[in-house]
Formats: sequence, structure tokens, C-alpha cells
Amino acid sequence: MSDKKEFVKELTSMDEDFASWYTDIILKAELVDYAPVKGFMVIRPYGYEIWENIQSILDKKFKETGHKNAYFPLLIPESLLNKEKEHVEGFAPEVAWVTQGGSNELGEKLCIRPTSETIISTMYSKWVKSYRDLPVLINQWANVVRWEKTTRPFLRTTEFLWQEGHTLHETAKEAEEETIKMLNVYADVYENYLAIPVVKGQKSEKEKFAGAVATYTIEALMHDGKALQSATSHFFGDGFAKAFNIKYQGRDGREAYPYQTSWGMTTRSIGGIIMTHGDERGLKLPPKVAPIQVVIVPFAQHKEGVLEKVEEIRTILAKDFRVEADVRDWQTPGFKCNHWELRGVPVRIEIGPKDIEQGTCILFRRDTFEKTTVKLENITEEIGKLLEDIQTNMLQMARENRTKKTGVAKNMDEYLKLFEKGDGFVKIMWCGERSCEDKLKELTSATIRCIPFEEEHLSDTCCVCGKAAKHMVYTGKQY
RNA sequence: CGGGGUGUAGCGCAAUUGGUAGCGCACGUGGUUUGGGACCAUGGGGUUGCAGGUUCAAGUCCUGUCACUCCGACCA
Repeated sequence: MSDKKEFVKELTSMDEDFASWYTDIILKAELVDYAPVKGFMVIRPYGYEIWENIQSILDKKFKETGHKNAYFPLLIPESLLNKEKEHVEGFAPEVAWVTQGGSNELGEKLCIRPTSETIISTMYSKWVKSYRDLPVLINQWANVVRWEKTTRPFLRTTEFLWQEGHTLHETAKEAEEETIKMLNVYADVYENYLAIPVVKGQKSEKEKFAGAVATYTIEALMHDGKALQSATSHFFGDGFAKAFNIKYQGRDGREAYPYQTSWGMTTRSIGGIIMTHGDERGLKLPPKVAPIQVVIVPFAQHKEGVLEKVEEIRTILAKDFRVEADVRDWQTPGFKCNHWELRGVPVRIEIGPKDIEQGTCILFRRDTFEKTTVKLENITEEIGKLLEDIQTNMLQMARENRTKKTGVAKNMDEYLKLFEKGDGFVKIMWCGERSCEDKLKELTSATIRCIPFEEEHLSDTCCVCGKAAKHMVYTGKQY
């Protein structure tokens, strides 16, 4: 036990210094490493595999909802970026520019996409001629670059990976339905795969995407009480269509502009997993996205028959699970246990000569640290149940943490008192005025995270100004 | 972009009034071990972030610069 304490000391305590804990974990678990260029990170195999799992889950759902993948160029001419006024104002300050090709100065500088609305809209204007061409339902898996001033691996890096869906519809209603449909896909993935509970809602005018009519969001609460904007879905009306001259001939023979949406989820979600589930021993990965769901740690592996049995079990489990056997003969079992706990593997199988004799093995679950002895003949079934249970339990624990860290304030006195205690979501009533939104931020540095789809009635008056309230909103400090 | 902190071996650190860089872990080799981070022996690894300056002499002092990190402002 004392040895274990020493090990834990190698990791920064999450309660004392959550930020350092986070950096510690991602480096030690080999998810990422810092790149030679400021603000950039290398996603290492173990981290990238988590992203691949998230990708395949999302991609399947996109396809089930009728979308197809395509790929658009990395570089966007300045003139295209400038076409939609609000959009360029929002993004220009953080755009990286390419000004030279080989040894020649370019006639028009090219920006590295910060997002692809402009280039995609440009192409859509060539492709859409008739109502028969609608809807257009395209997704792109890509990298984007935003020249951020401060960065943190996964949460905010200069370059990040994401998917961006871009769709066109005949009617505003259809486009809005698409926006909500995709937000629901994101919420489903977050809750049922990443085990992170989210609040679905709409962004305020101030917080919405540059150029959007409406931005919908899912907001999650991290272990330290800060909010993470986890995915967004935008309704553009016909603003971009008009700016980019996307026109088609409608059923009535008249020219019309289609209604547009875009929606995206990024590698930031991996940061969300770490900060929602991680603990003092390191990462804790939800089974559905864990690169390794089960690791087998043999004890006394030099003894006759142990490695053979381990390989036998591995082969059986490999049919249904992502499984790995740690048969390194230069590490002790104790080392391996800690190694895989740090990396967040949901289930560990411990097996040695004694177990083999009895036809059993020990299952260790990363979420609760519980150990149980099971019969080898039932191993597939037992592991399957256990993984499901861990998945469910992790969501449950995250929900409880969120509930614990969610408060209600009816006026600014109550609000400030809540924030003295610590961070978290605070639900308040809001009059809808920008001035109150600004004041809230000025006083507390918290912002309105969203106007939830499911509003509660907390009181009749705005928490900030005391005038008649329009909405209940979630507020909090954000990453 | 403002304010603070840190850069010495892969990681964590040390080096006295400036005197020519060392320890632990990790790594290589040989052996003994193996039910929660094993042990013994032995070995390799450094332009002290980078560029200047002061000095007989700079990890140490000065200037600049870069990177990382934390706290604010901006964003996924």
C-alpha cells in the first residue's frame, strides 16, 4: 500500500491542481506530446485510437441519417472568406495565412481553413440548380487551424481534428430540424458512448457562431466544475446561400435560396473524457471508446502453462472485445497493474498458476477498483456484462458529480455566494438582455452556457437586473 | 494580448561568494526474482532552451529571444 501511495505522488493531485493533473495524465498515459511548434500537439497512437473510435461511432450515425463524406481543400482564398461579413469578422483574427508558394509571392493570400463554410458554400453554388438537388447532406473529416493565443492539448490547440457537416435544405423548417437532429446525435454519443452527461440548448446571441442565425450546443460539466462546450450545431437561415450565391429553381419555377446548417464535434471530446472520468490513479476510459477494453496481466508467467493459458483467453476474448495481454517478462505484475490503470483500461484480468488450477481468474474494474473471481468458462459473458456495467456506472457517476455541482441563484447575492464555494453550473433566470449577460461575465467571469431546451421556472425575475425574466439559462466558467 | 512561474540527460531534481556538471528514476548488459510499481552488479547517455554580452573563467551575472505552464481577455 505504501508503494502505491508513492506512485500516486508522481501524479499531481487532481483536487490540489486540476490543470497540472490534466497535463500530467495526458503525457504519462501517452495520449499526446507537445510538438516543436507552439500550440500544436502530436496525438500519439493511444490517444489517436480513442479518436478513431469516436470517429467510427459518429460516422456510422451520420451515414444512418443520410449523410455522405466528402473532402474540401485545406486552403481558402481570402476573397471567399470575406464574402460573409459576420463570419469573417468572427474568424479573421485567428486565421493563419499562406502568402508564398515555393519562392513566389502569391497574388491572393490563402487562409488555412478555420472552418469550411466558405469553401463548401462556394462549391455548393456550382452544384445546386434545382429543388431536386436538395437536400445536400455532406460531412467532412478534417483538420482546421485557428491561431489561438493560449492553448492546451485537446481542449484548445492551434490545429485540431474534427468533423464538420454542411447541409442545404429547401425549407427553413427542414434545416432547423436537421440542426436539432444532429445535436441529438452528438448528445447521444456523449452520453451513451463517452459517458458524459450533457445539457442541450441554444447559445445566446452573444455566444453564437459567427454568421449563424442560431447556434445549438451541448454543454458538459467537468470534474473541476468548469463547463465544456462539447459540440455545436448551427442554423444559418439563407444568409450564407445569399452571400455565396447558392440559388436553385424551386417547385414553383422561381429562383430560391436554400437554408443551410453546419455542425461539428472535435478532438476536444477526448479532453472531455479525461476531465470527466479521470481520477487520482489516472485515466478512466469508457469501455465503448477505450482502445483496450480488457488487459490480461499474468502472474508468475514464467511458470509452466501460464502464458499458454493467457494466450488461450486472449484469443477467445479477441472475438468480442479489444483485448491485449501484457506478457512483458521484464516487468512485474504490480508494475503492469499500475501501468494499465494509469491508461484507463476498464477491465483487467489477473491470472496465475493458482487461478488456472481452479479454472478461474480475477476481474478488476477500473471504475470502482472492485475485484471479483470468475470462472474461465464464463469469461466472455462475464466481461461483456462487466463492460456494460462500467459504461453505465461511469455515466451515473458523472451525472452525480454534475448534480452536486449544479446550483440555483435567484439574485446576484446568491450567485456570488455560489461562486465563492466553487465552480459549477448555476441555473438562473435571465431577461434576455445583452447588458445583463455582459455584467454577469464582468462580475464572475462566468458566461451563459446555453438556454436549455428544457427550461425550469425558478422565479419571475432576471437574476442580474431584477426585471421580468424571459429564460432560464445555465451559466458557468468555461474551458 | 496583459500578469506570474519554469527551462540543466527521456523524466524529476542538485550544483556554495562565478572555478569547467552530478543524483534518483528510466534505459543497455549479466544474473537472481515474480499474487500490487523487485533486487544485485555493471554500463551508456549533456554544446545547461537559443543568440549575444561581461569575465582569465558563465548552468550561475546582464540583454534579447523562443518554448512550456498558471491566472485573466478571445475561441471548439
